[in-house]
Amino acid sequence: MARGPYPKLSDVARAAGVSLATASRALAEPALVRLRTRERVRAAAAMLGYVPHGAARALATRRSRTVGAVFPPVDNPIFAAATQALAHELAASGYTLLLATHEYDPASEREVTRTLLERAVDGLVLVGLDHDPELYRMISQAGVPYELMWSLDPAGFHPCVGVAHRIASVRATQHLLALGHREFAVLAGRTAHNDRTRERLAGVREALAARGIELRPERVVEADFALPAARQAFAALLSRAPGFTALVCGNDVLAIGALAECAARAILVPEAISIVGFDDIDMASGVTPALTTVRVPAAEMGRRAAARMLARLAGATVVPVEELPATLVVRASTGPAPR
Amino acid sequence: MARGPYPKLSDVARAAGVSLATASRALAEPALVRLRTRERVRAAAAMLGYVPHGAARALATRRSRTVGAVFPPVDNPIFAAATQALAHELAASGYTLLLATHEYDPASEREVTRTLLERAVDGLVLVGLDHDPELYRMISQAGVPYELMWSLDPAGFHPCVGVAHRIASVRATQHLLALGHREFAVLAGRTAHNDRTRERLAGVREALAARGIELRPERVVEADFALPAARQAFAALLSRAPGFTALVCGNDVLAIGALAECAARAILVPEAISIVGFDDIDMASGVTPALTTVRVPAAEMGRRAAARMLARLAGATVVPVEELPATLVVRASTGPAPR
DNA sequence: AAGAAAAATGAAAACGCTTGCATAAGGTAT
DNA sequence: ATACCTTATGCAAGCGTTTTCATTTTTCTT
Repeated sequence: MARGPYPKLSDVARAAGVSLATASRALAEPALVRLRTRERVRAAAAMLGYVPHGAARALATRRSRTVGAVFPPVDNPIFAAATQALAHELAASGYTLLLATHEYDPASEREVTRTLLERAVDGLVLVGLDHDPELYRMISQAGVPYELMWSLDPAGFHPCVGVAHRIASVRATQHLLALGHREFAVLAGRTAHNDRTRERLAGVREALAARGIELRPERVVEADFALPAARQAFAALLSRAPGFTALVCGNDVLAIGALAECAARAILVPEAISIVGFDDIDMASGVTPALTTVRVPAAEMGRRAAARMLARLAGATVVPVEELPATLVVRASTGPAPR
Repeated sequence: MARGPYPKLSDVARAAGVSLATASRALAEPALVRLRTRERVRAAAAMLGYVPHGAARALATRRSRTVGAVFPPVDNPIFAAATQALAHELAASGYTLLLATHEYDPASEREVTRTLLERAVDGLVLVGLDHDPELYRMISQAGVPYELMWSLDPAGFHPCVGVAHRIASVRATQHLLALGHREFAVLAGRTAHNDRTRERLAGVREALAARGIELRPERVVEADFALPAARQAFAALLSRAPGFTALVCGNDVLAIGALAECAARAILVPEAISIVGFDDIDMASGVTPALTTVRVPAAEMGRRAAARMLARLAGATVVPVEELPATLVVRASTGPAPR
């Protein structure tokens, strides 16, 4: 067929007997070309198996039809759900997701973000508020629109869609208080570079303080996001400062870890200890006892972030801060405090 | 600063007092330019906050430093793990992941793959063997190298890294046979367009057949990949053809769903029914009873696929078919058959 | 210190597409 | 038919890099 390995638009044009410009328009802006010509071009393109070259198009139009996302590890189910929704929603509008991940580490987050910017993404989606100032600088200098997921910017400066972690955490704690619990422990996620975990922890403190209850420092422990780490951290809590009847966890994986450790030690949940998680991942309802938790609509957040980004790329304006509900889901892992 | 909104290489060159060509080389091929000049260019680039334009580079070099991945929904933990590993590994070599997902649907898989090809990915990673012939045609016509994950091509035609699902499934079934089970049921994943689920199911049949045991059709049910669907399907199995003592599940999520349903119905596992899963997702060890399952090294597969792709992009050749071990992990959800 | 070889630089041509502007072709009203 | 609009098409100039090739500068030999 064509000399070169892959047909380009000029090959299509030649085959259809039209100019390059017309071929381009026939495919991209069909309304501008007469039906007959359009069909000829289409036929030629189909025959040659023409695939437009995105880079060339991006260069000419200055749009890559690509959105970048910078996520913490996406093997975390909540981020997986958001990623899935994001990719799916973007694809529906002809956009593709460029995915970059980092291990909660500002330096590598900066690095991968820079790479994304070099890939000429049309927009950028980030998780949370906590980012290196240098990262924000890079983004704004590149003039790329961005959206923050998960958190809500109290200043209303960053466009974002998220939930009110602190308030939700307060409510979860109040649920336990209402059940009569007075001795609390917290199995928190890592709070470094993570405003969500900090806010959740702060919420517990706030709710307890409002009732004049102190959260003893040795009753708070941070753990990595993984089952074994969670079990271990919970075990540490148990041996270091036993006697608590309520455990608030920074997320469901930590909570399920605690649950597993309880099962291993024959500690009854919720009879001896009540446990609440955060996120409401799929598994939260699958474990025994089913987990009381705060439902964070991760997939919906992904969809909304995509929709907001697409709207903005289309020139629309969106409300700067979009709050999604985070509701307490009471299941079987919480019960009245033992006396 | 610069007139135009964003500095380009020519701005950097001007600021550094060198030609465009030299500026390009100073940044991309430092060895080719004298130290002094190189530093001047670097300084100019830093000062202007220059960010190379990937599309332009891709156009000129005919490489986008981008790898596409076409995945079933990545909120499935096993795909999430693979995606994470893939993205991470690619990033380490300066490549970025373009992620596209589909809902086990050949048409949309074709569609998103085409989009990926239009984005000029340097390579493509797919899951499984079952793909529309048209899809294979598109890829080969585009001349893009690809890797298949999860499955092993028996013909050795497609480059792939995966596990032997059927054999692993045979082993899992033999484990149950060895425990004295004779009445089997299977809670399978959807087998349409999915060679993995088919192979796993075939493995059960094969192992049973070898012992002269028949798997009654009403003891086999397919379910979508989700907890509620799994519970429902298991419930159907229970009411339609009760009396089985061993349940083989197409994956861990289905198994955990069955476990949850058992808990709800006070069916003892493994005393009344033994259950085995497949995949060994994180949660498999977190549920009670901990799940006996077949460990599929999803993250490792992601890493290997990335490594293989990178190697090939660098001009190396790799073995066409790379098998990863899938080992049976015996935990607490399987036990001797009741008499 | 001269000449040759090596190293560093620059000019300009791609890369494959879009798009503003000018022109040609149809179509309508007179 | 003529003049006048539309509507379709084509020409050619970008878009921001890389890279070949020729040229200049530096370094090395003797």
